[in-house]
Amino acid sequence: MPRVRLVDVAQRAGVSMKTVSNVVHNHPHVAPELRARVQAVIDDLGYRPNLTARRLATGRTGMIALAMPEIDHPYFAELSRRIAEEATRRGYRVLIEQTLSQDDAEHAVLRDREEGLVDGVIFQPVRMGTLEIARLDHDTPLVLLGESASPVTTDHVMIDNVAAARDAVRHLLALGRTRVAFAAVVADDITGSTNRRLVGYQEALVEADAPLTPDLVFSSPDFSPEGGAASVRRAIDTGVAFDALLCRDDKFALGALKALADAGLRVPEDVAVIGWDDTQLASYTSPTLTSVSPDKTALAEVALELLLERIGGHQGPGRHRIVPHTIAVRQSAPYR
Amino acid sequence: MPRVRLVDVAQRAGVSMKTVSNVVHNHPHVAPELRARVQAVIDDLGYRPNLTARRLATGRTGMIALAMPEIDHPYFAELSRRIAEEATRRGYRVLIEQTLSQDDAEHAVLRDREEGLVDGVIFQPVRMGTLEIARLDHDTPLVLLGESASPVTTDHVMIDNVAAARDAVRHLLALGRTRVAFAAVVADDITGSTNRRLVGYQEALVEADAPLTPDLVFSSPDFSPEGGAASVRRAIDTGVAFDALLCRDDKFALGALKALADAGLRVPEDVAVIGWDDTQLASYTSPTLTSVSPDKTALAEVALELLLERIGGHQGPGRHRIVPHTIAVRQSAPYR
DNA sequence: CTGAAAGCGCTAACAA
DNA sequence: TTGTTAGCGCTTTCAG
Repeated sequence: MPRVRLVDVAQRAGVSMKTVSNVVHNHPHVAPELRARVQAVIDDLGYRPNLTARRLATGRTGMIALAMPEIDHPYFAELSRRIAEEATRRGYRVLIEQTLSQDDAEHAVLRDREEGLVDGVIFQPVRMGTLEIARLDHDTPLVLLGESASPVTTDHVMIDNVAAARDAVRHLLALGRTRVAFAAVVADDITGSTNRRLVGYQEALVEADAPLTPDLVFSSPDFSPEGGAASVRRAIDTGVAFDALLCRDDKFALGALKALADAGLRVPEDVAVIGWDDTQLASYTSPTLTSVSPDKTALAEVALELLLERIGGHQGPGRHRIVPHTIAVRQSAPYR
Repeated sequence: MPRVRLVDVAQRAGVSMKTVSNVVHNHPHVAPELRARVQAVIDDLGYRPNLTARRLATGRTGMIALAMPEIDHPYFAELSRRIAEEATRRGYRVLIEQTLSQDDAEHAVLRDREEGLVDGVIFQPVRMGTLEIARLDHDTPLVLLGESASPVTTDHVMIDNVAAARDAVRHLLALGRTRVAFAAVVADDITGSTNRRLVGYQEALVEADAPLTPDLVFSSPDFSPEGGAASVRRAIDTGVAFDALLCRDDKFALGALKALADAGLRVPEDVAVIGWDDTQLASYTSPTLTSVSPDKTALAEVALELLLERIGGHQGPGRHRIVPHTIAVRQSAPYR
């Protein structure tokens, strides 16, 4: 806590609080020489405005909450970094909330803003449905991230998962592959993203007249690399033939690479593999991993832009923004 | 911003603000029936205390700042997660500050607390020396993380890097390896941790009478996996003989695994490899990576404990806490 | 262009 | 056990 207050500076400088405030805020209408004197006192005393008091007076906190399922998940960590950078650039601080995909934590996120803690919230929901969010979200600046179905009343930014999956499968087919598998669907996956990706996967196969059979869609008990590996191993063991593999995310792809290597299958010669999220992991594997790459920087920029517009008073129905994606081509599924 | 205030509730319930406050805070001395009535009004009106106002009144913010070089670096991300969890458990929120190892950002970190933004700071410095920090740190709750040399006036928590490196090398020697290399020293590394690890590495070699020659210590231009890979590749190309490799961190180890594989060397048969930090990466590689494992949970717990003691008024000289480390043994350097 | 004073919403010391 | 009231430090009309 700072010892020295605005009033102390005013007293010492022999001026009013307002004048000091004007100097602090670089307001124009202060005589240059007065300004210099006040500034000198500020420096001398080491005065720092108390932000909490300022907030109470202004009603603006200058903070946004960033609510992510897990901050150490590579994708969320990378996205969080971009958001933190963008927020800093725009003069906001970031309060981090880790929901761990828990219901109560997700509800708490939306409560924060009602408590005047933050000016707005960027939220990647997992458990809460869009209806539920819409019901709780009254007039609060809130931007949703991720693949949940489209809430009408809330701003939302994401990539086109269907198109991205389609692009990935097309890339595999262009490599001359014919039997493209998908790893994997997860039992209690309530995020919706897997489904969207599966739709794109199917569309691309249908459009190319490629085989689309249930045994090509693997399933995993959880989202771990081990789960992904197990799903691939099972497919191999049961004699499912496939020469290409689209993974739901990079973690599954890691597991898949391992399972394929263990089975003596070469990547990409025997099986071409594409991951999803284009996390740092993708550059670290061997072979390096081709991955669907959401434009994380754009995601961050657009999310902040929408949020700041809301904070600035923008009213209106929820806006949907689709940001670009690319296929980051690496060794596991090279150009042909 | 909440529309409904404490005074509104009081008015509506026909009681004083103090009574409402008592109910909100679960203070004991309120007639049960009165409490119920007030609670009903609170629920009815949807009253949420304004935290900013509370802060101004109490002087406590209930927030701590966590200042990390990069929030998407696997080690920092995993450590941040633990700290965030521990903070939540203790009723604190976490304000994230990403310094990107920049001077000005690191200075800003220490300024925050002077502005009454947070009650304390947990800080992993990179650029700022301990002297500089000590000079700026007056009576502020501050806990340092990481390997910087020991500041006398500031609390500090870390693992024993020298001992950990020694343990890792001993593990390699116990495997029957004789020529243990180190990857890698980085040109402008100002963190000090590499040096500590190098000291332990040397100590263990000396104590075992194993060869300790300059060509066994590789060097890399930067901290990337590519840098690590390049350093290993160069060693192989120049005919340096080694059958074990201690890496400065998991990222270097990833690069090393790749370089070794490219050179046709098998891990661990030809070269046993140990990483550092025991990040998620270590479980995802193939072969899986043995890694020096700082007890991140302990790091987080101790850091918060020290910080909260300071926040609670603890005075006194800087305390140093060493938390445990282990060697997380996996395939790249198994048990013998 | 500068000063005085009324809040922002809550807490806590002091009364009752 | 409950009510009154004076701040917390800053911003911001509104006078001067």
